[in-house]
Amino acid sequence: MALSTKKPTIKDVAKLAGVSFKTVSRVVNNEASVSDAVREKVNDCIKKLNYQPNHTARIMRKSPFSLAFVYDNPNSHYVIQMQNGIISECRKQGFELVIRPTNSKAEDVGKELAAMIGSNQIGGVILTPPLSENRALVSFLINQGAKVVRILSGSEEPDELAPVIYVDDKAAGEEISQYLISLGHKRIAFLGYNPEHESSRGRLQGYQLAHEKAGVAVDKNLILQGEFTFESGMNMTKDLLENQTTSPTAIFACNDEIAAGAVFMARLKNLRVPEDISIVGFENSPFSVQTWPHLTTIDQPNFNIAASAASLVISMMQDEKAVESVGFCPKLLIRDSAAKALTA
Amino acid sequence: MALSTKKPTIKDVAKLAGVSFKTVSRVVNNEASVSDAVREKVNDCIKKLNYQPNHTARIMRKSPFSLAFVYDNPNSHYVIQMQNGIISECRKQGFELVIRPTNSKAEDVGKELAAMIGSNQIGGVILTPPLSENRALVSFLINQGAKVVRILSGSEEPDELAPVIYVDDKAAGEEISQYLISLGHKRIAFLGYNPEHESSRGRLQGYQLAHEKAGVAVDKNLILQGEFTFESGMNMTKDLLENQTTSPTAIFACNDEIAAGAVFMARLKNLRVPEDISIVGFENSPFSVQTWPHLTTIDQPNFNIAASAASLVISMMQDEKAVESVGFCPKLLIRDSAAKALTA
DNA sequence: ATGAAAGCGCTAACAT
DNA sequence: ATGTTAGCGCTTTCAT
Repeated sequence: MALSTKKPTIKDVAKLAGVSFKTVSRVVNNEASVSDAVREKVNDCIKKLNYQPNHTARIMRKSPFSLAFVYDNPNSHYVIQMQNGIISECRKQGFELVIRPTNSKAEDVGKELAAMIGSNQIGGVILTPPLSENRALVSFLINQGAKVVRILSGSEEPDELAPVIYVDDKAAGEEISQYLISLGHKRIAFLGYNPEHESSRGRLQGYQLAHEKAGVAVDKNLILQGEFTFESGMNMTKDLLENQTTSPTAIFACNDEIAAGAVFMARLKNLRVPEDISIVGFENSPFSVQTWPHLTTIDQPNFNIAASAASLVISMMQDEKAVESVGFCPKLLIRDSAAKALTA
Repeated sequence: MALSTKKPTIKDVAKLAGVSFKTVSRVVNNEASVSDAVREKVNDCIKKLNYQPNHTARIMRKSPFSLAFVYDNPNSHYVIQMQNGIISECRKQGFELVIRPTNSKAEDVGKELAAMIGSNQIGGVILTPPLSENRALVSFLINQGAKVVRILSGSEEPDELAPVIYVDDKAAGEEISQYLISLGHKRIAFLGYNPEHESSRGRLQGYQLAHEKAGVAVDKNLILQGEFTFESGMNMTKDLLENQTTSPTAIFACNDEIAAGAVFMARLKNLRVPEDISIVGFENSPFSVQTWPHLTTIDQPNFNIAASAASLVISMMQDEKAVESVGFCPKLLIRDSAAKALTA
C-alpha cells in the first residue's frame, strides 16, 4: 500500500512534474497564475505520488486550521449535540475540532487555554455557559490571539467583546409558562433554579413574566433551587410533594432531566401525569421521549446553534472582518405530559 | 494584557537571556547539559516574556502531539465516557484530542482519515466498533504512518495487526444470563441481537453458553433482532408480549436503552417489573438508574477502557517499541429490576 | 507564467 | 556546557 518509504513532499512532486516546487505550491493553493497545461500535469503527479500537503508546515506560515470546543457541562446529550453541530460545519470547511472539557472554577482556566492558543495549534474557540459568561476569560483569550464566539443565554447581544450566539431562554420560558397558565394552572412549581446558571435565570424570568401578564400571583415557595439532573429532579419533587401544604398542579422543570425525575417521583407518590399533575421540561433532549408520558417541552436546536457558532469562528479566522451575532428562539413542543388543571 | 504586539519566539528569549537560542531550546526541552545558573536565567526570561513554544514548529521537527478518536456510534453516553477517558489521559501527557465522528459505511472512510494523518496533524488513532472491526481500514491507517489502538469486543487479542483493548462481552453476557437462570428463569428473551454488531454477538454467545451449562434449552423465538435504542427496545418488547404464545419470564436487553424501552413497554402492558417480568440491561449507563425500578445490569468501565487505549497509543507514538494489548471484563451489577421467577 | 531565495520557529548534528 | 550550521515543508517576497 505504501508506494515509497517516505512521504512525498512538494519537491518530489516538482521533480516528477519537471517544474519548480513553487509552481506546485501554486497549484495546491489554487492560484490563478498557472497555465492549464502545467496545472494538469502537476495534478497528475500529485495523484500519482499520493501527495498530501503537510498541514503542519502550512500552519507555520499561515494560520491554524483547528478550532476548540471548550465546555464545562455534565450533560452528555447537550455536549454531543453541540459537538456534532460544530463538527458538521468544520467538515464542510476542512477544519479539525479539538475538544476541551474544562473546569470553569479552576484557578487557571485561562492559562490552560492560553497554552493551547499560544502554542499555535488552535485559531478559534467556541465557549458555552458557564465559561462563555466569564468576560475576563473571553477578553483574555482574544488577547492571546484567538477568535472567540460565545454561546449565551439572552435576548440580545450583551456587548461588543466578541460575537455571540444567543439563545432566548426568557422568551421560551414565557411561552411554556403561558401554555401551562392557559391550561388553567395557577400553582406552577419552578424546578431547578440556580442563581449562578444564566439559562435558569432566563427561564425563571420568562416564568415570572407569563404570570405577571396573566395576572396570576407567583408563590415563591414554589420556586426550588437544584441541579440539572434526574436525581435533583426527584428530590425537588419529593420536597415539593411532601413538605408543602398547598401542592402545585403543574411543574415547569428547567430541563428534561429534571422533568424526567419529577415524573418518576410523581409516579412513586401515586400521582398520574398529566391527570393529577402536569409536568413540562425544557430542551427536547432524548429524555423527553424516554419517559411516560412523553414530555411537553421546549425544543432547543442545539445542533444548529453549534453549527452557527462554528460558522462564525471560521469566518473570523479566515478574514479579519467583523461578524454578526446570531439569535435563536427555542419553541414550545406540545406532547403528552401537560393537561388541563382540575377545577377545584 | 498583551506585552508586545508579536508573540515572542525562542530567539527573543535567547537575546534577553544573553545566550544562544539553542540553549533556550535545551532548557525548554529539559535537557541535562545546561548549568543551573543558565537554566534559571533562561527560565526567568521565559516567564518575563510569557514565551510559549510554538507547537506547530515543534511538530514539524518531531512527531505530532495530537491523537484522534474515531467513532461511529449514536450513543451519547458511550461517546462522552470514551471521550472523557481519552482526554483525561491526554491531559496527563500534554496531548490534544481531535474528534472524528465517521460514517463507517461510507466508501472513503479510509481516505478521509488518511488525509488527516497524511497531513501530519495526528499521530495516533483510537478506533471503536464497528470501525475497529474493519481490518482493512486498520492496516491502511497503519500504512499511512499512524499508530492505532482498537477497542474491540472479544475474549482475547484477535491478531497482531495493532494492539487492542478487548472487552469480554461473552463472559459478561454469560454472567448476567447465569444470574437470571439462578433466579429460576427458564424463558429468557434476548433483545437487540444484530449479526453485524460484534458486541451483541458476544453477549448472545454468553447467553447461550449460560443456558447450555445450566442445561436449559434456548428457544430461538425468544431472540429478537433490533437496534440499541429505547424505541427499538419498546418495539421488540411489544412484539414479544403480543405475538408470542408463550411469553418470557425475563428479558436480557443488549444494552440499558433497550432495557429502558422494555421496562416502559412492560408497564404499558400492565406488567410489573420485576414481579411479573425481570428485565436486565447492559452497560451501566445513566439510563440504568433513570428507570423504575433501577436496572440490574453489567457495569462496563468505558472511562477506564478509553483511558487505557489512550495510554497505549501515546506510548506507541513516543517510543517505537511494541505495546501489550489489554483486556477488560465487565461485571454484574445487581439492582432492582430482576427477581425470582414465579413458579408456574 | 514561472522560478530563486529567504525565512517561519524549531530541533538535530556537529562543532568547540 | 554552550554555540553554529543546516534544514523540516511550506509560503512569501522579489525576480525574471
